[in-house]
Amino acid sequence: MPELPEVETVRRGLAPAMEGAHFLAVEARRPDLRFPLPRDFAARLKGQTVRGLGRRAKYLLADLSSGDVLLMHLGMSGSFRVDEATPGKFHHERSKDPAHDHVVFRMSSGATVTFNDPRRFGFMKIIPPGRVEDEPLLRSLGPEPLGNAFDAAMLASACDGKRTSLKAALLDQRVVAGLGNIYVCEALNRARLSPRRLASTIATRGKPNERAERLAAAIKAVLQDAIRQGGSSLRDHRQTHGELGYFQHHFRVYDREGKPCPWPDPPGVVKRIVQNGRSTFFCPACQK
DNA sequence: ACCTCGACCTGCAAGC
DNA sequence: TGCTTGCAGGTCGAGG
Repeated sequence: MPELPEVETVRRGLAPAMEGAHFLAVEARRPDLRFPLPRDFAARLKGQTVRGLGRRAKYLLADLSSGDVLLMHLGMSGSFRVDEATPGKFHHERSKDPAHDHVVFRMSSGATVTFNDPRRFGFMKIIPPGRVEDEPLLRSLGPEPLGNAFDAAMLASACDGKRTSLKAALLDQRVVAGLGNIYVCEALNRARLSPRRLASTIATRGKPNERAERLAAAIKAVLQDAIRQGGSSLRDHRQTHGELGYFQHHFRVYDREGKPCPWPDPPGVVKRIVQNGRSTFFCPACQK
């Protein structure tokens, strides 16, 4: 469950279990994630206190007492589960999918935090003190779409001169950081812009036009709505305490091929096309 | 420098 | 029922 709203939901679920607590034990059951975990991964974390848990785009960053930063990414199929110890007894919940529980943190808060990732596109990495700014995975990220700095002007300047589709541009994390396939499709429908439109056409002579205004507003709105709903749960994915997200019930186009577009003006039907090897859902009738 | 595509890995649903 | 195929929320790096 891994676009910005899902990662933010995970962050909010993990924060009470991890912030202010230290690692009592760390188990790296399967080190061969997208990047292999270092052999001393557990030793470097054990005993450290989590000062804060932040998010940048789709990355989680745990600030540790040593100054290290634990960088985590959910990839395509990653999820975290928090099991709280019941006061008094040492309760241990049985995992539903132990085969893909790759990393387990036992925290001094009493919580057990388990990272599960069937496809292993996710990863964890420890960044040494003071090196976050140099981290290659973070350095080329574009603006946070919910930050104050992100607006139509910034979006337009990032797309200015781009010879690719609007869809591909919005998936490019250097343009805006945190969108994925679902929220790009949803934002474009809200803004009534075609995913096939040339990205550069949201700028006119280098300045944001009315399309850029609509798109920037749509991006913010869809992400805020999704976070409020606890993100989207496709299949049987869960949030950190086993709850489902609810935003999948609010999809306007994503995975709704053949269903009516919610915009009534020119009535339309959602179509699925493939762009850059990935599904795009949109309404050809109203998204221009 | 920009852009597209394959590769990474596993599970599930649909089709034959 | 069982096998095959296609598809999935991401992103890095090779090659054009």
